[in-house]
This record gives sequence, structure tokens and C-alpha cells, in this order.
Amino acid sequence: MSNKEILLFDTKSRKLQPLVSSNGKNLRIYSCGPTVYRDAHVGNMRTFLLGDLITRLAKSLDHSVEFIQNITDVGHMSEDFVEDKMLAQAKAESKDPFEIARTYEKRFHADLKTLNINPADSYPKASECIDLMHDLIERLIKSNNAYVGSDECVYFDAQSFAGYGAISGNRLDSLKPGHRFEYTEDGAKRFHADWALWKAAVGRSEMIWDSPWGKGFPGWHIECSAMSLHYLDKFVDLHLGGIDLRFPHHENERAQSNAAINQDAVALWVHGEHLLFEGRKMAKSTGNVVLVSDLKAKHIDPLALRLCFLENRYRSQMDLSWDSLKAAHLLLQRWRQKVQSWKNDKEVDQAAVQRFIDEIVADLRQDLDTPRALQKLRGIEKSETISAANKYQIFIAADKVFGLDLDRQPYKNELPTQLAQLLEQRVQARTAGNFAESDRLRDLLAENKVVVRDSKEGQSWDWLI
RNA sequence: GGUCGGAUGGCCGAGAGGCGAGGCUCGGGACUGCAAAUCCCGCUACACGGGUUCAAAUCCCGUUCCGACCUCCA
Repeated sequence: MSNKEILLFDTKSRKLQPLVSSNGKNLRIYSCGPTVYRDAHVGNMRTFLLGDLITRLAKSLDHSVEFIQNITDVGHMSEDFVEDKMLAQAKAESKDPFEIARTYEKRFHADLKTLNINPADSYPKASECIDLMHDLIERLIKSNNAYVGSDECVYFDAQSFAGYGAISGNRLDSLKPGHRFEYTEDGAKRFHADWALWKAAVGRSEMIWDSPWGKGFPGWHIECSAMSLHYLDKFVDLHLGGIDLRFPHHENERAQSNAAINQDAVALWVHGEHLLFEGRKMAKSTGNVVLVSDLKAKHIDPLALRLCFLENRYRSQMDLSWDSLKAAHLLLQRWRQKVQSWKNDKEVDQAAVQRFIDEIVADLRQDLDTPRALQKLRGIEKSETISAANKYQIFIAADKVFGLDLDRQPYKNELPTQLAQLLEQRVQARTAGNFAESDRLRDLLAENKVVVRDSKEGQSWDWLI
């Protein structure tokens, strides 16, 4: 294995596979993006971090990368479009559905930025790619992979695609109709596992478009096929997404794309595992949804979340908790302090530094083994034989991929004026030797989540988390 | 029912056949007006039953328990 090769676990072959550029120029990467009908929660962020880590690593190894992530701003998430999520949210907020989409899209980008997740090269929107989807559907009808049903919807003929099920391990003959949701067989589909490529508008009046098959809106899976084939020029070296998209979304996307170009459209399928919060899957119905903004409100550095993610392998389920976030926050603060203290030392041994960096990068190239790489960093931090200057160089180099802003002063939310005044009063009380008063103020500040420390240099404070 | 993962000290969590990762909490000490922070010391675990091996948390077989997914979903 060359020292620029990145190995990733491919869901379809169930093996580690090298990430290679099929056109010899750049790595073409596609990631399923958010549906912008609500704020993305930290579980979504874990999946989006996966794309960031891979692209940062690839770029640090001098690969050229083209990274596309879609924005789903068209409501087609449900078979039953009465419950469509985009339209339901628009109704709930009494707004135009596209206004909802733009609002949450903006917040999605803001959250990425907060977590140092570098932006993709482009974010095509489903609503702006309707023509691409039409072209693709027409092509699939011509090749006999799709048909117009008696209800004017266009369906993909699942049985027409021989390799169906290769990603998820599902087989068409074992897929039972109506497994989970009430499903009424109305006879419009020829086979229960066929899925809609284009849905007729019927009673819907918003978010619909003209099409060769009448007014309607795209099916759930077609946008990713259309966009990835178009924007990445008919081949994807790496396709990313959350584990739950493995089936049916990626299975169906694969059938559509491969049928359309009559060959494999994706080399590697890589899936990020789910994030649990305090033992349970993060979901609105469970009531344990955590947003990036919730971290800031608790005075936790949002990058502590990033560090928590890095401490776990991307394809293991991980259980996040306020305790683990707090621990990561404190580690981050400690590292930033140490990095600042190492900065002034100038005794760099470039060869030694490079050896450590190579070891860390080797861990990352091995299916993004971030926990192992972080363990190396902890070892380097504690080492008594590595000079401060070398430690500084190693941490800064590692941070290019980790993205933890290690060369920065510790994170701190701003202090409200009222609390700043209490701090000032405490300094005066202490100067006057009035320890009863200074202790009272310390308790008062603690009630307001501010912890006070005294040292030879004087009083300092931090948010209690 | 099917598929895929897990089970490691008070808690979280990494483990690549052979030196008990690391973090958090807790206890002791130094420091401090008292604290906090920091530093030092302490707390010796791998679900169960077999097997392979000189040597098993790690490999093999079986058992129990837990989780996720199985046509909304990152």
C-alpha cells in the first residue's frame, strides 16, 4: 500500500477497499445531504463530519477532490404525501415551503461552520435539478427499467435490475409488502417493491412541477442518482451517507444509476453509523434531540462534539452524553493551553516530527482510525522525551485533519455585564481581606455557572459546564 | 422472524496473541486565607462455559444478555 492510499470499509463488498480516482485526475465524492425542513441535529452532523474527514485527509495526501452534497428541498419524503415533511413544516410555521427550505439550509451551513466541517464544492438543490431528474426518468423508461403506472406515477421496475439488494443484503423475494407502514396495494405498481420515480400531483398544489407525465413531484431516490451522475460526470468514486440510507435509499439509487448508464456508477459505498444520545437513538419522538445550538447554550465548545466523534470510529454506533461532551470540552481546553505553552520553544527536530505525523496519518488512512490517532496524540502530549517545539509541530499538523482549532485560546462564551461586576466586587473584597464577602460572591457566581479561580496572577474565571 | 454490531474497572471507552491505552469520577498529598485549577500518588477490569496455545480481553465453538436496522430517518 502506497503511503497516499486511503482504505475505507465498503458496505457493498463488506471489505476494506482503497479509495482511488477512476479518472486519474480527482476523487469524485458524493454525500447525501440534509432535508431542510428542520434543524439538523448532532446525529446528522456526525454523518456530515465523515465527508469532511475523508476530504481533509485526501487533500492532505495531495489528492485532488471534487465533493458534492445535495440539499433536499423538495418534499417527497413520504409515500403518503399528505404527511410530507416540507409541506407540514411550512404549514406549521405558516410560511412558503421554499422559504422554510432556505431558512434551514442557511442554518445547516452555519452548523457545519461551527463544527469546522469544510464545505463541499457544491450543494445542488433538488428543486433546481428537476430537469435532470426528468431526463433520467425518460432514459429509464426507454431502457424498460421504468414504466408509467395506472395512477400516472412513474415507477422503477425493481425486477428489471439484476443486482438489486447488493448493498443491503435484502433480496426482492424476501421483501414483504407493507412491512412497517400501512400500505394499500392499489394495483398501480406492477410489483410491491417497485418505487416511484415521479409522483402525480393529485391533490397537491405546492412544490409541484410540469413533467412529460403530468404535474407532480420527484420520488424519494431519483435526485441523488440524477445529481451524482450529472455533477460527477457519470461516476462516483465514493458515495457517503448515514447507515439508515443503506436501504432503501441507496439500494434504489444504485439500481437507478446503474440501469441508466448500464454499468456500475459507484465504486465505494461508505456508511456512517448512528449516534445515540444517552443510550437511545436520537429522534424527535424520543425527545432526546440535541442541536449544535444546545451546546453553545451550555457553554460547551461545539468542537468538543467534534472531538467526541473523533474518539469513536465512524462505523461504530456511539453513545453521546453530556458527560462525554464535558470531558471532551475539558480535554480540548487543556490541549489548547498546552499548545500555547509549547509554541515558544524553537528546538524542532523536523525528521522526528515527520515520523510522528506519518504514524498518525497512517492510522487515519486505515479506515479513519481516529481513536487510535488521538491515542497517539495523548501519548505525545505526555511524553517526556519529545521537545515542546516538536509537540507543537505535531499537534498543529494533526489538527489539519482533526479540525479542532488546537492553536487557539480556549473557548469561552462572553460574560454578561452583571456577572462581570460580581467578579470585580470579588477582587475588591479579596484585596480588602474580606474573605467572607469574597466567598459569598464566589458562591453567587457559581449559582450563575461561573467558576472562579485565584492564583498568583490574580483571579480568573470559567463557565461551569 | 431476518440482518448487522456489541458485552472491558465506580462510570465512559481504546485494544493489532506476550509490557493493565486514555479520560471522567472518587480517595490521599503538594499548593491555597479557604477553594478551584494544576502537579504527584492511589483505585489492577475484560458477560458465561468449553477449546486452541508456552502464552487469550484478543483466535475457535457454544450460551446468555444488550443495541441498531429491516420501505419516515444521518
